[in-house]
Amino acid sequence: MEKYDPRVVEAKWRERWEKGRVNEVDLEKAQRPFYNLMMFPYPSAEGLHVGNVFAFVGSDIQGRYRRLLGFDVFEPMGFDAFGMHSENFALKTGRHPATMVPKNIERFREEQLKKMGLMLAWDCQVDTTIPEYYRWTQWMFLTLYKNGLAYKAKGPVNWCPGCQTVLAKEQVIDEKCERCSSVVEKREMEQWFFKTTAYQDELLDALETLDWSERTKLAQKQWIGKSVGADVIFQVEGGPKFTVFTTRPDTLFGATYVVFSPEHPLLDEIATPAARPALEAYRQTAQSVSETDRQDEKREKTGVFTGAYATNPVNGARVPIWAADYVLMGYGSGAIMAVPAHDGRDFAFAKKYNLPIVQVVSSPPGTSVEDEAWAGDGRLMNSGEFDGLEAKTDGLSKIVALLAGRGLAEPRTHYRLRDWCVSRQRYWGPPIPIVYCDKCGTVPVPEKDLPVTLPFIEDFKPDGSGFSPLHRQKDFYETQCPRCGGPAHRETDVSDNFLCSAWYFYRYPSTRFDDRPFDAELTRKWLPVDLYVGGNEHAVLHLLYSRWLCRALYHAGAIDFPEPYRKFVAHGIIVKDGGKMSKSKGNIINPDEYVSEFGADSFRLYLMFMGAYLEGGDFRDGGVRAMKSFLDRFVAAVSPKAGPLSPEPPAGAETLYWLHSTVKSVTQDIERFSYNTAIARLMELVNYLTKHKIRLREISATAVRLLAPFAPHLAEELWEELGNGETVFKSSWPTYEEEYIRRPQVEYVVQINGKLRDKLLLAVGLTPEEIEPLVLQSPGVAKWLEGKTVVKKIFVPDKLVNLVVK
RNA sequence: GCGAGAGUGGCGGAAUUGGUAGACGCACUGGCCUUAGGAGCCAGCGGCCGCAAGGCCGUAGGGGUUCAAGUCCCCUCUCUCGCACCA
Repeated sequence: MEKYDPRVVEAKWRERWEKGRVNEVDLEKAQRPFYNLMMFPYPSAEGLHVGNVFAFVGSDIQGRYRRLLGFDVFEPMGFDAFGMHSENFALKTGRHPATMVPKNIERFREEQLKKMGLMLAWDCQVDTTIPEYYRWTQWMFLTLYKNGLAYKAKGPVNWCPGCQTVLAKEQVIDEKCERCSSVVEKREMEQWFFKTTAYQDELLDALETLDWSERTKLAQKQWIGKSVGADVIFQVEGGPKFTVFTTRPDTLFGATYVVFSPEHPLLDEIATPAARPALEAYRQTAQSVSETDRQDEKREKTGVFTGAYATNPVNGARVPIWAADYVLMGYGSGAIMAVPAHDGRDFAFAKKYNLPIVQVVSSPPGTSVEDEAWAGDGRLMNSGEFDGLEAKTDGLSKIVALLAGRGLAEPRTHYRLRDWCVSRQRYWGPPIPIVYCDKCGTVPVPEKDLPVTLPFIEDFKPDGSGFSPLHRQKDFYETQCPRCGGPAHRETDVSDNFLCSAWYFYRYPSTRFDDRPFDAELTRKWLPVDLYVGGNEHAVLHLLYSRWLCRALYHAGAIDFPEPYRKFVAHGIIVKDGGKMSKSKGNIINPDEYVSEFGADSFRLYLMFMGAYLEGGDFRDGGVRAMKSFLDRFVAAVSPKAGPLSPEPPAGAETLYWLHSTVKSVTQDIERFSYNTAIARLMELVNYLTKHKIRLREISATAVRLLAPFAPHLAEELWEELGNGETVFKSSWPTYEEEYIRRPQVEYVVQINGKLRDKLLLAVGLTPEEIEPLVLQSPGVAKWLEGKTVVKKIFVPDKLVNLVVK
């Protein structure tokens, strides 16, 4: 069989697309805008990762499909090139990011991305490291500052000793740095923060309205971590009052002790002299433990009695006050009421230190709160006047109301979300546009003076001083106050790379404007993004930051929509031979090798065929070759060069059925990102055409357009061979007619007692009365009926007959 | 621990509302073609029994609902992901 040469075909169409500007869209004139966004990569020196290609191709298929449907599709690409991923790599390899990054970008674009057959509008490329871009990143910072959403404050922050910078909470994974995996330390430092908590409720509530992958929404919901409950005031016997936060005020009668975090400031005041030495010792160990061994989840609970007692406000009970490190200072009030009968942690602690357990919510029969805490629903008991009430509803609100009336409780909501720490003590990022003046204090750099240019410095290595390397640059550090003209110095921290990526999609349609971050009219026309495809690892990083920034810009009146993405789809992860790819295993897939041997079309096709796009897949060598051979068979079946095509429209019912049902399936499969099954349907069509030697022009024209989103180069070549216009992507998506998909005859499944016994080819639309004699006569059925009586008959129209016999 | 998702041939993976389990592909086996092939074509390919026709079993394990269960319900096990002494 003759084979096509992907090198020739793909080079030809790459050139034509570029020359004919086929991938560009007229941003002003577009009538049916569709903004198809994919998460931009950071241009690593290793080159494009197969995971990137997988993500981009799946997104590109949507873009090309929408284009064939008649949309004006804008599919831009850019490079997220500031930040520690680039900088750390440069440090490791002894290069300078300022020279390394442009080379990497060039290679990504020219050698890799352009060869993948992506429908990218390169006119609108974004590079976050050029002054024309980061000038507006700094503008974002200033806009947030002016709206009271950026502030500098001293507090405990996460310090990565490997990267020598602070990190945001979101960038600490299991106590480790997201980038270098060093164990992160807590440090008291003064840092810049963005007030993400200002919109925590909006960000949470709006999740309900978003057309996003559920798991992504869930991750954000958990991260925001809203807990509704109440603050309850306890009184230390002969001492001060203090507050505990609880989500279960209904269990207040079961609070048999209270626990303070070891860091709680009140401990010094209330601890009895006798208990002090033990308390001090415990605080010392607690501090060291929390630094080193916090990941150990099964760590046994520890604590120490303070010698003091408090009064339970609801019943006046005398309860001991303990200090224990299972209570965190950073959440709620740093103190809790312990209800061992109804909280697992309190239960474990009470058992260990022999503290009383009082059940106040009924548990299911056969369970005992002496064995295990019961956190489920039930009715109140041992709770005085509240006995019998449904605990979590009526009981809860009535107990809170009682205490609130005495000024001892108030409804309260806590969140796990923290403000976004955005300062980085590093070099490779956009300088924070702030100046400190002895006279004027903190002064934002005026907009007209932007950008604050990142100076080229030879030695950009962090020095462990806790300051950015920019701090060592006198000509950068020393400046004049923009307000009074007096001597001043610049902020030397740069901002978190996630600020660069929080707004890049506003920039794409407006890259040609030098005087504004994004053009109001184009933004109105193209945003929010219609479809965003990316990895779920950014559920609480990029996706949360960019949602937050969008809200900030919305409230500042800069844009007129509160959410940046109409639809977000999280693609799956590719593994190799059932396991993760890693350098140590030496099983990293190099996309270039496959593309140069089999062509981008085959590579795209295999990546999409491997598994469900939303779930990822398992990459096996050999798969790409199989796709090439499928494309060869495709060419043989539909190309006029492979043999004459009949110009007649397809007359046979069977052929029409295949044609139309394939169009229907492929269309529906693309809509639901089920690319593997769409490709399978195309294979079936080719198998059918080949087997029956059916060669019709109309079928070829349809099949080529169905293939186009997946294998664009070859589709163009075949479209041209079929004598059509300049590009298949200016044609249209094939349509189907249901009437051809309905077949005149269907294969009935005949079951006896639910077991398959025969299959009968029958005309569609028969009634049960018409079918019954046919079924009873069929030899496959008759033998099962001998000596039996039919007691029940099930008819599923055009599908199945089930006879229940005895 | 809490939450979410998943478990189907030798392998990757398919199966609208419960209605033919294993589509499509890989690997493998046999045959054809070829000087040769990491090429192409034809056929087979869940397990067990059988020459065959056919039969029995089979979607992690156990129970249930139903004429009918991969699909719905309950229990158990395993894996992946997210959060994690968050009160």
